[in-house]
Amino acid sequence: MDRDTVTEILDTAERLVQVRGFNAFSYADIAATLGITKASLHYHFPSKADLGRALIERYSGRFGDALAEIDAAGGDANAKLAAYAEIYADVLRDHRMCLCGMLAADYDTLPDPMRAAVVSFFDRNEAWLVAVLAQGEREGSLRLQGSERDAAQAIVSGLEGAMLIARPYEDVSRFESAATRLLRSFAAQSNPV
Amino acid sequence: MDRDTVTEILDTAERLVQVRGFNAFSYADIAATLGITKASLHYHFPSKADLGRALIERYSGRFGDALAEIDAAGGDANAKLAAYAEIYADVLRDHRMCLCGMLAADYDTLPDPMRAAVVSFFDRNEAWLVAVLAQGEREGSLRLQGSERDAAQAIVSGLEGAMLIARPYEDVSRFESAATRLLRSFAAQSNPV
DNA sequence: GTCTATAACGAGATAGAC
DNA sequence: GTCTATCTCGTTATAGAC
Repeated sequence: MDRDTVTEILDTAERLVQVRGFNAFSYADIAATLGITKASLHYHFPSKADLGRALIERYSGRFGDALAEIDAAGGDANAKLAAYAEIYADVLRDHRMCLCGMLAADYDTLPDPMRAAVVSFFDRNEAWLVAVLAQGEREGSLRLQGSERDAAQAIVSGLEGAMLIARPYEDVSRFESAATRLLRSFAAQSNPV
Repeated sequence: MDRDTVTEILDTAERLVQVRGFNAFSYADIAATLGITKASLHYHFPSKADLGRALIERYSGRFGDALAEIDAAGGDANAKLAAYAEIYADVLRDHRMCLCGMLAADYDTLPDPMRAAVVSFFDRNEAWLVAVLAQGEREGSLRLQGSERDAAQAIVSGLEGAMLIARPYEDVSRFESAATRLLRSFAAQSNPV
């Protein structure tokens, strides 16, 4: 069964944004990749802002699904954090930046609906991490110094930054090393970093 | 005494890249800001790639100067790392992303000379941090678990990521909190984070 | 739902006068 | 060193046939 056109458009546009940024791809790029016309794209997504918003919502939804799967697997907090970092690593292995990390760089040029969706993505990640960090403190597998919220923000920032810098070097191990170090700094044993 | 035109062009373009990204500003934007024509800009910087390269080289040079000043002040490694993070914080307070952090996001779309200059910026930062971390281990003010090189990369990544995420929230304290936590994870006392 | 055709605009860049 | 004028191309977006 064929993937439908909307899915193909979103898949193509998603990759373009993650690799090039929102202001460095065009409807012509998508049309050429899929072998359809720009006019057809505008039928499905009237404006580029519409397309951008759909991209973030789909990405954010899939990210939420991945977090739910981690919870369902039922490991301890350290295992959950490692699985969380692995989501990022998989994106990077495909030579992509996190969609919303890339859009954070483009933030000043984004239409308002896209801005709100980007911030919402980070808020959802932070909320999930706060819960995992709280679990870790309860079970004794993590030991935090500041608030769970501050620690959660540091994790998101650290992983996004590690992706951002690893990409020019085309070196996934650069990301993995920074991610491991970051998460280890929250583990109950094996400090200092 | 007037600043010369080249300086005004670079100052204006630098801000535009740091706020909007390399693909989201134009010669027309600079011309409008300075009250000159696009043709005049092309006299000083024939192509946008020329302008971009000049921006990185000036930025990288000034960054190097700031690092030399930190060394000249002669504090311990913790003080140097705090001063290093403060450079980033000052950029963020002006509502800007690090120039090269922004260009790292744009990396796939950059002309080759700009790519090389961006990587060189990160290499220089990493080299300076490696020296500071080595100093910290010698004087006992820092205690690292992995290599100095890995730790240096984690610091660059962490600070760039914290800037990237803090900007959509327009919240410098978000950066400061992540930066403090990051640097504390290297200090000899006061683990865990 | 996809097409052809085109509008309307902005981009980077150049020629040549002053 | 700055200007006017222009070129060429790519961009988002729309109208209307099929």
